[in-house]
Amino acid sequence: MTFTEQHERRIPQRTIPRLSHYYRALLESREVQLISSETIAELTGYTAAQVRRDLAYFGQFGTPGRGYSVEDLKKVLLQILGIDHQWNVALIGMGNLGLALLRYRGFHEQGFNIIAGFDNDPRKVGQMIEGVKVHQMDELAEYAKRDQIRMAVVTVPASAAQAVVDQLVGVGVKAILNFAPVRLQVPGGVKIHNIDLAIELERLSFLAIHK
Amino acid sequence: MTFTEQHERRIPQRTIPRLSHYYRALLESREVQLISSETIAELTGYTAAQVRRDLAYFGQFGTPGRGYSVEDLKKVLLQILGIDHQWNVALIGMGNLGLALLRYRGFHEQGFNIIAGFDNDPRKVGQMIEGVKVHQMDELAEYAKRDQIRMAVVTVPASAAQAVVDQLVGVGVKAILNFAPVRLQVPGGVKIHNIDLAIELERLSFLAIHK
DNA sequence: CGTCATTTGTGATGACTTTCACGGAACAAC
DNA sequence: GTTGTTCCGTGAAAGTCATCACAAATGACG
Ligand SMILES: NC(=O)c1ccc[n+]([C@@H]2O[C@H](COP(=O)([O-])OP(=O)(O)OC[C@H]3O[C@@H](n4cnc5c(N)ncnc54)[C@H](O)[C@@H]3O)[C@@H](O)[C@H]2O)c1
Ligand SMILES: NC(=O)c1ccc[n+]([C@@H]2O[C@H](COP(=O)([O-])OP(=O)(O)OC[C@H]3O[C@@H](n4cnc5c(N)ncnc54)[C@H](O)[C@@H]3O)[C@@H](O)[C@H]2O)c1
Repeated sequence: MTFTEQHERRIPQRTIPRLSHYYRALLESREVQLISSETIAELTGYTAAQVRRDLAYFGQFGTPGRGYSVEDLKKVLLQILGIDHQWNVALIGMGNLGLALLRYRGFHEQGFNIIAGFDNDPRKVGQMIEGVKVHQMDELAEYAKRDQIRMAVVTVPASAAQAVVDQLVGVGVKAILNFAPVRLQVPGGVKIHNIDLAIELERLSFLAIHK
Repeated sequence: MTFTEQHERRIPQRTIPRLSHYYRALLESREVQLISSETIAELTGYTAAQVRRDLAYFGQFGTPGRGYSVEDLKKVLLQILGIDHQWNVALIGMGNLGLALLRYRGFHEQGFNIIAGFDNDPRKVGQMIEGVKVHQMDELAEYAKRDQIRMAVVTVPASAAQAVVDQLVGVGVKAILNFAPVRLQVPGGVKIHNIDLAIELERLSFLAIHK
């Protein structure tokens, strides 16, 4: 069973992180060969109807009366999420956050292979961290081409983020995860996703006060 | 003008991070005294109607024909978001990510005052980082009480996260930002918000492939 | 083969969220 | 005081998303 790009309907935004959670649940259930939407729901905290609906957006992967094949569904989810092959990722900005991300082992296991760090501070260039070398910014183009880098993580100060993103776009990067608290412009075809930790704290503060 | 808790309607989830963005926009517009929903919309990338609707959930803060007072609206947003007073925050798990968060200056400026770090690794206990001391876990109760800690950030391995959260709940923490990729149980009244960076990368991967 | 228990995929419904569009409030100008 | 302009607050409409509930598919069993 494979997922063939269909895209009849639009996919709700919140479906996508749910798919990631479903995938995690499958990884934890190695014993069984078949799993029901009800079981996936229990493991993830969603509802069975939600699970079935989310999966049905992409095709028919289950067997009525039986459930979903764990092995098949894992493969399908990897394909849908685009992590059935490794992404080569560049990390720009080797400061506090950049170093923490680089030192984290988890990403590689999940298909995200940080293959190079970049920084414009000469003191940081040349370092080896977890087997990854830190380069100066003007080597970006060379590496992007050689290693087919199409995803990048941006952990530079807000004031530098737009310039960095422009450089990334210029060397063909198509997907950017940005941690700088600033709204960035990218041309169509390039996807950017922002994580703003201060805003997440504020969201938590709101929840704690009001609900 | 002040925001007095009304809570007639339910607030859409996505309103809250938008309020944070509106607040940021106001910080950047020091010159003007009045600002229109249209201008806030331009600065933040939302629509004017969305801005007005979001603010109207909490009261009437604008003047027809004029706009919103920047000063007043800033105060109102601070109140709504619960960051008009400092939150004392504990950080549990002084590893890669915990250290990066501790070294970041931005949080303090935005009302989140990380006043103590905690770790169960004796080698990390006793360190001073950015003026914040790292304590052993059994000192948590003492500090939580003395410094009225009601918010915590959890950056321990997934396997330890539930135990840590249980301890935090036990000492009266009401709001938890969790970075461990695991679903955590908390009693009612305690708010937990999860940030799962691997899932954010997967979301980006999906976007880059499909849209 | 027929019956039964199970569980998917989906039309229908309802809930939630955003957008539209306008009445009316506010003020400037004359 | 009247007119004109601006722009908020909100009812109504449109759009999006989650849940309900069931027909149909599957296999176990006798
Ligand atoms: N550290 C955190 O916990 C944290 C939390 C929330 C948000 N952020 C955001 O993440 C970003 C990074 O934070 P940080 O604490 O790691 O900052 P940092 O100052 O420690 O690191 C930034 C790095 O980017 C490099 N840099 C600056 N300009 C550059 C350029 N033009 N090209 C390449 N490299 C450049 C610097 O040399 C430095 O190494 C910031 O935007 C910050 O607002 C960080
Ligand atoms: N570092 C990253 O970039 C990154 C990215 C994504 C997710 N995460 C998640 O964030 C968490 C932390 O990641 P990290 O890379 O900083 O890990 P790390 O191993 O560097 O740090 C974890 C710290 O927690 C401490 N710890 C362990 N058990 C504890 C307990 N019971 N009580 C108190 N302290 C305890 C350890 O001593 C260590 O200092 C993990 O759950 C990880 O999956 C991290």
